[in-house]
Amino acid sequence: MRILLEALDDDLEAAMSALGVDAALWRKVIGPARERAEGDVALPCFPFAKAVGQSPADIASALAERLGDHPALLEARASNGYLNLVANPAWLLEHVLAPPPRNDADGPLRLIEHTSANPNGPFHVGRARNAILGDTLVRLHRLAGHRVRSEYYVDDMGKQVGVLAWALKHLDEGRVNALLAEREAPDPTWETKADHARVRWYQAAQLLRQEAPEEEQALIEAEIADLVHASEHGDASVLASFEAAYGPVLDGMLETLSRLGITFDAFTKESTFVVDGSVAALMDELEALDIHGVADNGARFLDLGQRGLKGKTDFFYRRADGSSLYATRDLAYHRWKWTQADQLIDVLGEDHRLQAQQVGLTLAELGVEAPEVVFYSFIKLPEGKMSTRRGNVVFMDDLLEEATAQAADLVRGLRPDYDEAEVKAIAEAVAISAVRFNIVRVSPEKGFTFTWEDALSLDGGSAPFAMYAHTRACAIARRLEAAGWAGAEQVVLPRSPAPGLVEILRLLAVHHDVLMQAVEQHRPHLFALHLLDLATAYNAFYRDCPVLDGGVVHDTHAAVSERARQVLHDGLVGVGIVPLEHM
RNA sequence: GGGCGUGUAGCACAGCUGGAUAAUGCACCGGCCUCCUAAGCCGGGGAUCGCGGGUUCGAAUCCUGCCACGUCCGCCA
Repeated sequence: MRILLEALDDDLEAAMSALGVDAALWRKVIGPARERAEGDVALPCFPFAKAVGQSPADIASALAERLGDHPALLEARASNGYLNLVANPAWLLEHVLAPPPRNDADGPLRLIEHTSANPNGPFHVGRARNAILGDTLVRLHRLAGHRVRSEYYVDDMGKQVGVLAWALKHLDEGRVNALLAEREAPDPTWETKADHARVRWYQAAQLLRQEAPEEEQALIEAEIADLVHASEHGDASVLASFEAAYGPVLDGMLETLSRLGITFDAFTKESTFVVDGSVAALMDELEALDIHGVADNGARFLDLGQRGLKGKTDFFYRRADGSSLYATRDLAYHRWKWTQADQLIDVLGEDHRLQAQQVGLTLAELGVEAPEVVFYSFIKLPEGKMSTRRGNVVFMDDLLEEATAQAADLVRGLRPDYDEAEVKAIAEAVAISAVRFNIVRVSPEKGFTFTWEDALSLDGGSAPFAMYAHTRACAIARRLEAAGWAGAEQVVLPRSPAPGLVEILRLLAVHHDVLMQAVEQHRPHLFALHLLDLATAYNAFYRDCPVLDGGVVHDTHAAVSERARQVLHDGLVGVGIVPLEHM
């Protein structure tokens, strides 16, 4: 509880220095009480017992006595060698009702790159984790008042797009259907969505590359290789044909993301850095490094083993024919990103860990700071890893359809008086909120197995629980408005405040701390889980503290409810939940 | 074989920059709608924190060995 620690800082400093305890030491160990029943802030006194020459219990008692009458504290108590500080709810009430200042308009610009999926097919749930995680990070930074730019790095060259472009040029629908005859039939729901339609061309081409007669295979490979080669040398007409191939696919993918509330501020094409010559310039610089090496065939690499990389240490950045590799372009991209922003954050799948390390080390070699990277583990299916190529996938579009249908059934059962349009609107909001929340609530590095049941879960610890608490606050807000309430004239804590009131005050007091921690450590799940706690606390407040009693407005309760409503609203938006006003 | 990540109740998950009785949800058992939306609230049972050693006043947390799972180890993207 930052605000409490700040209020107590002078007194603590005086008390600790009187004991002869170094400021750095006590500041390091003081923090939120692990045992919430013991208080808001705890100071374990064990670390300095020896230096002070007293038992931890004695130190704690001495401190408790000294701090006991501070206005911000309800109680300072020594217990088991800890000094436990309980915030005074009346003091909290004063500090929690005003929103904290958010004035970072001149602060550093943070560029968050996320998603950046190859535009060759629809999102499956595994790929979407990147987008959901990245977008939540963007939203939380905005909530914290930071300047943010979200960016999608478009892989518009190289083999994958090359294969797609080749397929669209050389195959027709009949051929594609014949090739994919053994596969599951395409879902007519998505017939007109280009990401679903064109991925079949891509799949058909991949099949041909593996199973066509040898001569045909060789021909296809040669044609694709020509395309790829041309794209890697910045050939404008080939790049234009690539764009014509992947553009509609990307649009389809973005349509899916937009349904999830995910949008981008900028799209940067990989080919940009080939065309403008920065990749070539970069390769020249790399060649001048003393860890630079040349393979037998003339390809170039850096020996990153000399910079502490373990395992495979050769990092290739240039082919024998002089063309660049994906990682090389990524280096140029990152260098450019530093000209755009003051902080770089990348969201990457765990399969990119080595690559990210190589890029980081190489950037350091060039005197450029490495980006901060948030890694996430893959979402598997019970049958194994998701793969578009093998047809072992759950498409995000399908998940959203199913989630919406199930949510609609739930709403119809719970609210028989709502009309169908209302049901649909609520179901859509609940569905996308739940799908997002079920992914952001777990720490990114935790791998998990997709199950329909979990992904569609609408109970206890999921989005609707938090949405519902907000809905209750909105219902009260409507009643307050109807009663003509125009803000509290006098806010005072009742003589013996209900547990629910104290609890919501504590949560509100800690809200900003959690947000900052989530943002600074790139761990959105901390904030997501905190939001559930906040909702729980609001429910307790709702239970204990009538805001309108027989038409009479309780000023203090009304003020707290309204503040909680705002915080819940902003928090829900921050994790990508749609803050419905009624549901 | 090597690098990195993960392993916590039946299931899922938090805590991991060392601190008190390991938090929460689902599932299970019991209770609450003359009262601001019961998608809610209250109560109950359930954990050798993967296994073994070590460091420490104190270890789920740090170190070390082992085991299981994931991931990477293209001059692919």
